[in-house]
Amino acid sequence: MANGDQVLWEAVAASLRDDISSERLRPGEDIPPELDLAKRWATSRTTIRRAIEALTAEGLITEGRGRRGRQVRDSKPFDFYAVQSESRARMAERMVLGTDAWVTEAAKQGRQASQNIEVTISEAAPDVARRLELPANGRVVVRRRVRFLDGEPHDRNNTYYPADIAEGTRLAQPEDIPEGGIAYMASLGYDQTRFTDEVSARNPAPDNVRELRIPRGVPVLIQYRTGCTTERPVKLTVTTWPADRVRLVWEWDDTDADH
Amino acid sequence: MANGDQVLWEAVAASLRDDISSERLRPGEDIPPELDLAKRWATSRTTIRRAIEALTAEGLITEGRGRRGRQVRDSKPFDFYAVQSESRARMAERMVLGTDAWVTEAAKQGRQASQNIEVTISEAAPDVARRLELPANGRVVVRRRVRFLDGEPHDRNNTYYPADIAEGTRLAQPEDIPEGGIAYMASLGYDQTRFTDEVSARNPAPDNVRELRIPRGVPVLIQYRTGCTTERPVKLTVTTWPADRVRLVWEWDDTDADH
DNA sequence: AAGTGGTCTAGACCACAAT
DNA sequence: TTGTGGTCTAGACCACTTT
Repeated sequence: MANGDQVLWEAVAASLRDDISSERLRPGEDIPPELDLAKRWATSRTTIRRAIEALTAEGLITEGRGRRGRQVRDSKPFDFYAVQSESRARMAERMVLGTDAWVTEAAKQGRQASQNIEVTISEAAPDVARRLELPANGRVVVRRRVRFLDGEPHDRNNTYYPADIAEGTRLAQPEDIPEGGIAYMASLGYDQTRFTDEVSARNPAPDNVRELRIPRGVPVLIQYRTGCTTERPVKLTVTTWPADRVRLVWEWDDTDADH
Repeated sequence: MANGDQVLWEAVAASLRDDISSERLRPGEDIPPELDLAKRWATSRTTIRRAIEALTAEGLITEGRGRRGRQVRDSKPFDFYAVQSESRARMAERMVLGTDAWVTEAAKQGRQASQNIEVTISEAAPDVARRLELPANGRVVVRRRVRFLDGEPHDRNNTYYPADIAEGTRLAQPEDIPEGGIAYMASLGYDQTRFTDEVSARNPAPDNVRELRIPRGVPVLIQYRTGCTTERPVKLTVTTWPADRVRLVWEWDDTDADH
């Protein structure tokens, strides 16, 4: 298994990785203590830790504090499908139900959802200004939410509206918009018909780690969704999900239209 | 900036992170040598390295070998848009041009593309079998590609076809399919009209690191695209991109149809 | 040749969680 | 109380890249 030109910590990591993938170490089972591994490999604890940190970064094993130690991470299948394709049928459904879009989707998957909303007015950061086609230092209404599933933090969801559109409307109030932002904006005369999703990933900054309780080695998925009328972009939603608790899903039919 | 309860390496990391975000250290600029930082913080090189590794994992700074040292990573805007929505107009365009879909899209963005194709027939892994709705151990034709942009590895792209569909066709031959897989399959009588994209992210396994030359701290984006006729799933494409060289983009109009 | 980061050692002390 | 991982030290040698 170990190549000749592999450094020691890589060889240790490869060996443990092999134990895990072959299920000699099963999900939930304890990783041997660092000092045991150091003895077995006739090396220092530092080298063992280097290997273990690599496996943690790959998401294969948990962090371990106190006497509990580390375990093979239970690679539960992703537990939430964030369906991204927004259809008029879905929107209509929500308007009847009168609940927030996020809560509706969670309920459909048998999960209990909640969220904190905080509304501010501020200058648009460069990435926001560019997507909303605002001048530098243009003002935006920001709805900042941390969303929870079954009491656990799940994602951060910030929505930005150009101030000239949102100021003085319910978008600038820190209350839920039961019919959904899209329907409400349509009632204000801004009918979003064109959407762009941009998705990227990176390892999280410490702020994200704290706020969303992200384990070491778990990257975040970031989505920028821009909603446009036929005239201009009117809404930008930036969502940050820890990658261990979500899978993003888009579905579409190509039978009748170009996309 | 530094909290009282922050451990030392976190304080060092926070300080450097602040230097970078405030552009006291600009993209491309050198990070001070580890021994300089150790002296400045009156700590050991090991602690400095711990901080620097954290920033590397966040994708903020490069790895550095030899006398060159480390630099602030040039966070050039992502250099490739993976246009995900396949329109009939685009397909038609490709059939005229007679080039592979990947090569066409890259050329449009001013990049030079190439790829290696390797075709095998094998048993479907569980994740493949589930999405293609095949029985366990069902057989699939696999087209495995590593795709390159301007000579650099860009992504891995594996396409799986149920063997009963693909065996004996050009899909099982290791040649390009200039008109694109979708058009060719349509000519075989499999008209894909429904698509599902699932996107997730994780930190890469060592295989990915080697094959795609992924720098430390860069996660991978993984897309499962399932193509279905009105009857059944007929194609699964699994693409793995290092997250530092791609942004996935979906665009759609909601004027005329449900998606 | 010189200076950088990459690997590694053999210790130390502490915080935490299970027993 | 005990064993675990988390942090940290003060060195060492090597590989690599630029000068």
